Amino acid sequence: MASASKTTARNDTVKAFVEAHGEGEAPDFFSISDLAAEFGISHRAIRFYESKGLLSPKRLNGARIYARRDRARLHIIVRAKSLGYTLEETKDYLDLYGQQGEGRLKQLEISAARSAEMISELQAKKQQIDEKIEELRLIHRVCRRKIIEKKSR
Amino acid sequence: MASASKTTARNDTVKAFVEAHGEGEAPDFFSISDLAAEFGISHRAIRFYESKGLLSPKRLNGARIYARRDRARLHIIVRAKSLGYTLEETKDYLDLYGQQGEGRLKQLEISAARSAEMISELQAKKQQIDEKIEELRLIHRVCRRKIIEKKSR
DNA sequence: AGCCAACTTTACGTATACGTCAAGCAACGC
DNA sequence: GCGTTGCTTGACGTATACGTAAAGTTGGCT
Repeated sequence: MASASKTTARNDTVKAFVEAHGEGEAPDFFSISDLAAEFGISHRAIRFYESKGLLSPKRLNGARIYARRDRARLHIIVRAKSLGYTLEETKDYLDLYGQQGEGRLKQLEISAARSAEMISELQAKKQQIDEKIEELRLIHRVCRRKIIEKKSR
Repeated sequence: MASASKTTARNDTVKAFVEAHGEGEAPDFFSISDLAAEFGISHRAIRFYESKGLLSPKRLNGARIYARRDRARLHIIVRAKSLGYTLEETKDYLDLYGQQGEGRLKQLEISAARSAEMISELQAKKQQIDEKIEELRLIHRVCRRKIIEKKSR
């Protein structure tokens, strides 16, 4: 999947734009469809992230043009989501992304703290799940016993 | 917590009603506040369950009067919720509750099947949580390493 | 009589992450 | 010049389980 998806109308304008910049095999720009396909998410989702301030791609005739940095941000969003971070948390994190020195260090510290927090949250969740499984096993056993009783009568 | 909560207005009518039926120590009827207090849930929640068809208490001057059976149903709802059942699932279950023979057997079979299902769902969830924890641990280690690097420079 | 507490109903709000139209423009091939 | 494709925005819908506010009724207490 490169910077231009299939041969299409508006995209060809984008394509021309893309090919004007760096001809190499590593594309510098991407369309919304490129990224949607690459990360297996919908166009709607990507626009939604933008509406929430997590992305802010350039425009060309109104159409969104995603630079490498935008793609990297989206990558972070997708991975963070799969780990259970909310968009709000991810936004806070991204707001520090790309900054130097202070910001970068701060970002790392936030990330370290948050990940530690989430780990213990997840462990607590596991604990609860174990308890629920135990209860459900009991229920299951009781049901099966009663079913057998009923049927034998 | 008995069939009458504190001494209150409308409730006293209820109280009279209650005391007219069975004077024993095990109350036959309950107010919405009784049940809310007993199960640690809000009045709103109880009315919500009713609006969804999980409960259908008698009325007295418009006020809800919960019989033992209603209380038992609510108890089931509360426990089912804590185990992760949806209200919809619980409703389906309750729709068979109180029936005899066929219904009762069917209810047991549904319950057995559903609990087995939920157990394996929960086990899968645990699996996923473990994976997430692993990823987060990796992130955590990387962050801490980078923080140390940054600070030492 | 008047107050207060508890009960009632209706209806809109909350949180999260989008899905699903609807309507419209831009650029291309033909 | 027309259709098709892909892009755009905006608004409303979805799922879940209630919270909250508003406005009204009932009935006991003083």
